[in-house]
Amino acid sequence: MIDKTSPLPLYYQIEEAIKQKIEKGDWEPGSMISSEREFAENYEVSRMTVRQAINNLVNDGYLTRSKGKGTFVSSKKIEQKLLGLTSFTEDMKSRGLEPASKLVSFQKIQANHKLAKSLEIQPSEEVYEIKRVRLADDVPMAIETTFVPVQLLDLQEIHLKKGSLYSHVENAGFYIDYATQSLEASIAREAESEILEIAKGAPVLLIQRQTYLTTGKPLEIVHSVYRGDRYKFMIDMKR
Amino acid sequence: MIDKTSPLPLYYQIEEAIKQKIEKGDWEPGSMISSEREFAENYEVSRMTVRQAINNLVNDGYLTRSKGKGTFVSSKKIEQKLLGLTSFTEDMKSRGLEPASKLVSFQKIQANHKLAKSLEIQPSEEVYEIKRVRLADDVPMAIETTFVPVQLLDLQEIHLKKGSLYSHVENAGFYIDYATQSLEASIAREAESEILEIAKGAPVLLIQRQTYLTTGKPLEIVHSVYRGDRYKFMIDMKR
DNA sequence: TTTTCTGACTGGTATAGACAACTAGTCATA
DNA sequence: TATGACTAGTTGTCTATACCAGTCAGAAAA
Repeated sequence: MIDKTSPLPLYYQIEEAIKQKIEKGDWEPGSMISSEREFAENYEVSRMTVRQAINNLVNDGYLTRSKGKGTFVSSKKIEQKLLGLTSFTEDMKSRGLEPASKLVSFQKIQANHKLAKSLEIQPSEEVYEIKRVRLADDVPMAIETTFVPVQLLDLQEIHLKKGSLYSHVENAGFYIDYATQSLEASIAREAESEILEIAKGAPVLLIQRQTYLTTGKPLEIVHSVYRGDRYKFMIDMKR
Repeated sequence: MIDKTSPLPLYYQIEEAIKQKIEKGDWEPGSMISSEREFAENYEVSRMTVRQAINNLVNDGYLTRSKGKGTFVSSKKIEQKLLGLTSFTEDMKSRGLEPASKLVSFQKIQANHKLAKSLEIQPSEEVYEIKRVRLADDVPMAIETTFVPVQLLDLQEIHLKKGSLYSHVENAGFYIDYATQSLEASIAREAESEILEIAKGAPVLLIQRQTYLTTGKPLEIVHSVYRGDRYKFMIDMKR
């Protein structure tokens, strides 16, 4: 329970107790937890102390509050960190290079299990798979594969050859909320080395980006393979 | 000032007022703001209401508190991983790994031309060169080399073995303003492959970071070599 | 002169209570 | 059957107060 003689603050003990319940899965996502007054009574502390505990958990994304209704277990921890989201085109322009793009293939495919899970759709649902080679000053710079759920937008090939997916999406009334990106070093496989005009086994930078709409649904997954000898990924961080 | 008849909560009005002062630059990074009790008196609200305002700003990274000292305008969204500029330690912890660090060497060297230019010092000036191996769960994860101008801080070895450079710098009255970071894929050279316990020619991720102080002067250059098979660089971006 | 202590500051924790704003159900009435 | 008033419950805001725990400078003691 709770130890009033402990040097640990009461709100912290309560916070940890609740967090544990959530992480152990005792409380289902979406379910309502006890009201602040109930907690206060059970733990024999004031309501403000309970609020401090819950506040921290809300800030950490474990709980969400709803005035007049209650406090609920969040469905998943959401990240809310900020940064600029640049496209390949903008990226290259800012380096003084002339960006270009060559469409390799464009097709509807059936999502496999992993892809479906990432895009939060059913495995049976269809997704567009768009493969492109990205060029800078006519030199192949990256291979980019984009996956977008068909249900989300009825894309037509023409839209994707020219113009950005993002502006197209915004015209359709959807808005990008945030994205997560991961980078890792790897080595070029044969197919990739051919397209990128580098040696097999040469270093490449794998970048995977997942973009979310304000609706909370994933918009796209982009998997890119950049050649390591010519491409540097730059981040500027201002306060 | 503050409108007690406004439908907007008092704490929110105070929050915005403080935030504006910071964003307009009226209050310098690192400077102390009024104490909670002073705010309470000036705005004629209770201290708890002021605390609620300040709490939010602390959460958003605008302010930092220090018990017994005061509340300060922060300059370092950086350390709060707002911008993907987390320290190795935080980075690993957030992945559920146990971070450790092994000091390889610590010495004063004379800056070569390139280094001097990057750090904006004279080529004759001395810099600390700190080499470390970074471990996660006892597995070598990266080799990290840090360069700091000697003139900037009179560091002692003991300070760098434990504790972060950043907190040490801030204690000395310097504040981090922004940073630039670049990432690229490469392949392990012999010396690196040995330390990282990977094959020569295996993919590695080179990360170079340059940190600037509010004075405009560079604080440090950090050059890291991460093993590509175990390390993914993660970024979260909003908008 | 040097060391120790004290007191006045700071933020941190916690209480008890009040009222507002909102939600959802109940119940009487048109 | 609908509609609106009421009610009990929720979180949101705010107050006034109290004491704790660091920090730091200056007074007092060595």
